[in-house]
Amino acid sequence: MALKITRNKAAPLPETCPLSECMAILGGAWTPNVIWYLSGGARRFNELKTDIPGISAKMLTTRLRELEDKGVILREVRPTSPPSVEYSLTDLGQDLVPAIEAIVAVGHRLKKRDGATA
Amino acid sequence: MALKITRNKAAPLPETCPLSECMAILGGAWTPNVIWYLSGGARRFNELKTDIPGISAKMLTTRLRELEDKGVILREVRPTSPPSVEYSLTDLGQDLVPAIEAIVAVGHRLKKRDGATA
DNA sequence: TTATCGGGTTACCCCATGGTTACCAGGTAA
DNA sequence: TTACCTGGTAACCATGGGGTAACCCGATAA
Repeated sequence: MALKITRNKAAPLPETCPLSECMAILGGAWTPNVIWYLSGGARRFNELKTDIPGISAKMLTTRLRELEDKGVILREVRPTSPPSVEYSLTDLGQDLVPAIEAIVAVGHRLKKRDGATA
Repeated sequence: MALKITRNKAAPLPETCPLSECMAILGGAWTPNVIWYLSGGARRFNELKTDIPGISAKMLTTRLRELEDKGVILREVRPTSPPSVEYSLTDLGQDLVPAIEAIVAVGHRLKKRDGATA
């Protein structure tokens, strides 16, 4: 499963913390994956859905709406037939990419490490 | 109604993805915070607990055990009286720090952005 | 004797997360 | 006429993550 960072309930948690601030954005399940795939250029709904194996349409919709609300991605409907919808990163979204890349980089090192020690 | 290919639940999700791989480590609530505070040097249980306002003892224990199991942190009991326990990052843990720093950096930029636009 | 402190563990419970399924609308292709 | 495409939405439901509170041990302090 993908990430889950639920910080709900009874944790007023001073959101002055930049770490929590940022994790609030890429905290939902699949969120980093969505941003990651969009970092390669605009993608359509169904493209993302197949890009990210295992994600449900519902989740994808949810995450996309959420990221749009937060100003991370841009949603554009194109008057094709059938109408297609394209998602792309905003400037804010681009800002997130280095962080995701850093995570991916660690992921690679983890895999090497596992491969070596396992 | 052609056959439906329902890939059921808990999609096997190829954990070959370095992103998900890494997010699996820092995915739990508070996890990045714990690593962040340990990146400043070894800390004791109660120190971490007050470092991270809002975390419960249970969660802190859970996360610390989890991170220990994953080889991210080291737990050392010192024979003081009462015995004290020190947690520190392993090499693997150190590897995660740049990723956290990248996230923190974005967090800072988010705050600036909000301050400017709000 | 009782309280306190460090460092937890355990039991109990809630509700948010996310999966599944069904369904929709408009347009077009067979 | 029916089927099917894209891009969803709505209803339902199970899981488990995480909160709260109570308790534990051994040692020292009042």
